[in-house]
Amino acid sequence: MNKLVSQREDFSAWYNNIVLRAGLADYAPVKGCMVIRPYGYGIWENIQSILDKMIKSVGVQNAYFPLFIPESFIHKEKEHLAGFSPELAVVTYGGGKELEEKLVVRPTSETIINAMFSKWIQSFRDLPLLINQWANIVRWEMRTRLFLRTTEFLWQEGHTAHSTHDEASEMTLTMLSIYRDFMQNSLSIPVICGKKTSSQRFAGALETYTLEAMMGDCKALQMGTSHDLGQNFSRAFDITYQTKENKLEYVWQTSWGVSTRLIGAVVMVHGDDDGLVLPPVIAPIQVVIIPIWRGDEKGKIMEAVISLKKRLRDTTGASGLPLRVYVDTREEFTPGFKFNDWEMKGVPLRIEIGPRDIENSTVTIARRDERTRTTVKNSQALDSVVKTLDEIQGNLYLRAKRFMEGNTYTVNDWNQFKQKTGFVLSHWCGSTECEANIQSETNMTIRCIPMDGEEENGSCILCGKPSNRRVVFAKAY
RNA sequence: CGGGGGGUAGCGCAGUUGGCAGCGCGCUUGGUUCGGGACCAAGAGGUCGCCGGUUCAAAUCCGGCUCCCCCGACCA
Repeated sequence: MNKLVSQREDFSAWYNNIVLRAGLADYAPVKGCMVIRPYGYGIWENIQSILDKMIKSVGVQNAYFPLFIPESFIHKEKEHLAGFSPELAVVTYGGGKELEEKLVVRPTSETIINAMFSKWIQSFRDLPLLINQWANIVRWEMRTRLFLRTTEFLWQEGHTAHSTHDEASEMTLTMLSIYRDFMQNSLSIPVICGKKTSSQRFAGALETYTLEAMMGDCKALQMGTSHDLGQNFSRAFDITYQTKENKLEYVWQTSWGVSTRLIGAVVMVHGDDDGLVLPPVIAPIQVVIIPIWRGDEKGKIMEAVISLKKRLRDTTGASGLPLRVYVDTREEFTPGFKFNDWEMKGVPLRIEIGPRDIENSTVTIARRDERTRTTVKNSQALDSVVKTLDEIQGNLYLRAKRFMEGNTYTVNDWNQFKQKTGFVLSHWCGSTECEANIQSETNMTIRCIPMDGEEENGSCILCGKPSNRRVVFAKAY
């Protein structure tokens, strides 16, 4: 096995290398498509199970809607159509015959879900209607990148309908904060929440909220979005309800989603030159045990290994779930090879049990995040593992936060602005024209208008017109 | 769509003035090893991306096609 290309040398080659070598994914025979391999899919399953509970905790129910959408549905909301038509895949043949109406492979499901909502919603008693689906979607992208942008990807999309705009807005923000909680606590990735500018809003939304994170190369990645759709879709799909006063009103709606892109983010935020580094909460394997023996010691050592494995599996981690433990019994590899192999795969903790450990009733525990190794008494192994996993989870977050903050700059001068790499906090007058000019000159886009930013009088970094708030600029994926 | 790189064993690559298809890793079998990427021995594995041309002879020269990757414009 060769070393990885280093992050500093070529970040994008490093990223591809890790995704392939850690066994997260592989290129599929179809251009722009990928296969998510079991190890990568295991991460997604962990993401799903945590997020699914969080989504349900606010009363949202899961359902499943069709992959195919009648083409006419996409045409009903004109902003939506304009936004998505360049990237639609369209089915024109079925069963050997040309279809009477073409079917669009869903790029997102607003239209087909709302067609159903209009059927299901009649009275204020039917509201709020809170639906989520886990699905695959297809967007015909010009350029693709494993996990970050592929033609087909997996995601979760929530769609809700409410009787008032206030309630819908609140839902939008509730989901935003659920996402933030999940990203920070489960993925150990700090995010900046804010509104998108009008030019970057979801096609058909009144307001788009986003969560932006900084990757290891200081570029920004949009981690998820939550949209306040207002009544744009309910008018297009005629979703009305009768109020208590017997009046007919259009519903107010939201939609929100995160995708398998999050896996790419985990790679780019936590990974290093030795491979992947996974936050314990989402790691498919949290602890790998590597037995080490010479000659005839195998029996004794395996006995200790199996017993430790059992004890660990009976232990619950911070998540309240049993620890995910794997014993690497492969005999064709030396321990040294296995150390490197599991480091590539980002397993948070490695436990070595060899003759020395047996002799002293100890186990050796190595942390993936800080590359440190300690020896603890076998009797304390459980406590130590649980505690250390928890520490790793927190440490990864703090490390990422420090990195983000260290590469965030408050800039008031255009010349300085042009030289910065990272997140740049500057004033912006609010015009789409300035936004576009800044992008064409610097390649930086407005990632968001941060929500927790304070009001502050200043002048637009480009045109000098007054502004009362700083926005986040960055180069983005 | 523009620019760049590439397609030769599972992976990474070499292949000179055209002349038997190679190397490293991996894989298989047997043995010795095992606390940071072990070693020895014996093996298996190829339509050199595709089509055509030049030639006694093409991975190599010429023409055409195709697919993939990377960088930019579009986007979760």
